[in-house]
Amino acid sequence: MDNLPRYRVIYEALRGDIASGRYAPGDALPSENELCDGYKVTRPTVRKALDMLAADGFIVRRQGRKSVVKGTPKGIGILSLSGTTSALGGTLRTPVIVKPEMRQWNDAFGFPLTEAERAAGCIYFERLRVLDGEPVLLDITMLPNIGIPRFAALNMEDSSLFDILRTRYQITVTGGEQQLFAIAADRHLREHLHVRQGHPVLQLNRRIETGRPDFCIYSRIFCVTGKYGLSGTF
Amino acid sequence: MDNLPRYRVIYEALRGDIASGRYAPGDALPSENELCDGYKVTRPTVRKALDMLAADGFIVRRQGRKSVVKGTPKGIGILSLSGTTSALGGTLRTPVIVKPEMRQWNDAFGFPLTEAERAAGCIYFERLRVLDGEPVLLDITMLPNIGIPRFAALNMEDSSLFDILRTRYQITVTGGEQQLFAIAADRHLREHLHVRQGHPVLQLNRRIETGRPDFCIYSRIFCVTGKYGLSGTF
DNA sequence: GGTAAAAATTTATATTTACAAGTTATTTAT
DNA sequence: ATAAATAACTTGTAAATATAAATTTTTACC
Repeated sequence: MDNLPRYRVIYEALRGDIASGRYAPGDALPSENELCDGYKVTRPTVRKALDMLAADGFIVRRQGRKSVVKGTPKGIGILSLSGTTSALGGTLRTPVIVKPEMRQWNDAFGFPLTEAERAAGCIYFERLRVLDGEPVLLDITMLPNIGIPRFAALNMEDSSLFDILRTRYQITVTGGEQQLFAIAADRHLREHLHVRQGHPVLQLNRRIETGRPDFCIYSRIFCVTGKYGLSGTF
Repeated sequence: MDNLPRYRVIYEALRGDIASGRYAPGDALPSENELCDGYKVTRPTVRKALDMLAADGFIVRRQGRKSVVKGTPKGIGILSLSGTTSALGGTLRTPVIVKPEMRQWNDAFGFPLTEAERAAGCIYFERLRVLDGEPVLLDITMLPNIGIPRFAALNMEDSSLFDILRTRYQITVTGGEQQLFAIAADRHLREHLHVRQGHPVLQLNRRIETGRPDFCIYSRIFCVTGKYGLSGTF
């Protein structure tokens, strides 16, 4: 667990410091040389960690200045790579409708599966996001049952799937593919999302690639975008 | 124009080779050492270029193997960072509804403007995307009038805005922020996109950050996602 | 011919060093 | 006191080098 590359250790540490508020939006991070001293590494190593933070949208870099922590955008943070359940005003609950369970792969939202993924079987679960008492988002997730022991036993209520995968299993998102649709709500969606029939609903299908070969996350999201848009950084 | 960093030169060259088909999807790129020899640079420089290509989703890297060119996904490539007008089956026309013109900033789709951007004034244009004779996408773009001489005179019919900015003005996309909505078509959209009133339409607002300070691209897209979803890589 | 071990190749990580270029703080001259 | 010049600091680029880890190719053996 501790044989992580040094730049990953630094990345996680700084990311944690930003998430915890130790470095607030607008704050400057220590200079690269100060970070080098602190973590006992050289500049290229520190810079790699900062590259990742910048790619994830946590910091802004500009030559001559120190790196500055970015403010997170308003909205329902789903589209961003880093998978931050970004801050919005009200209270957010995430009830689990279908608990994580083993299944046969049926269809991965139209995305092709590799042989290894199909052989491994599928872990399936559904969650709802309720914002200030109003259901805004229905989330169906499928992922292959490879190298994630005891995953099904984990509590998915509060924590982000991506945080769990990254910190517990060293699985990081490297990229992916997504398709967006604006559809009219059918009976099933009406039931969960409390909208009239025919109401415009956003549908997002995603195949999310990870650093681990043959390990993709397949996700379908339905979202009501009345008050808040589905937002994110990229 | 040619004082580009070496890794950017290599990135552009390889990207061009992929775009032109010299390296087809599934093909392996030359090894890092071979690229070093070819471009007379050292491995960190070549690796930086490959890092960028991988981040843009053009190649897949795996330790021990050579980098392999990815296949570009089907659909209307709009969401992706790299901004490729990716291949789809039919014919795609991009008629310009409102030619690039100078304007005062009114509202940047809800995104806040910096003082420098507001002072510079706004270049505004609207384009339609017509796929096999059917209008599927209405595209409103606004960008600050700073350091892009003769931009308004350029032909936006065929080429991608991002390709123009990158190759002509060395403006690269570094990230951004986006909000998605599913809305019901109003009269204005009905007119351009040929849909019934109330038909679900996708709305995408984006603030696209570039490597140049105080230069963001503001874009609003309306899309009919009946046949094709709005798709992209990330 | 097939298999397993060994070698070669290739990417990943990390250090060290150097200089360039942009920003900020300080000093100096007016 | 203000403004310009200078210095100090910070990030960007790039080389040279070394070792580790994963993959592919070759070799040796049966």
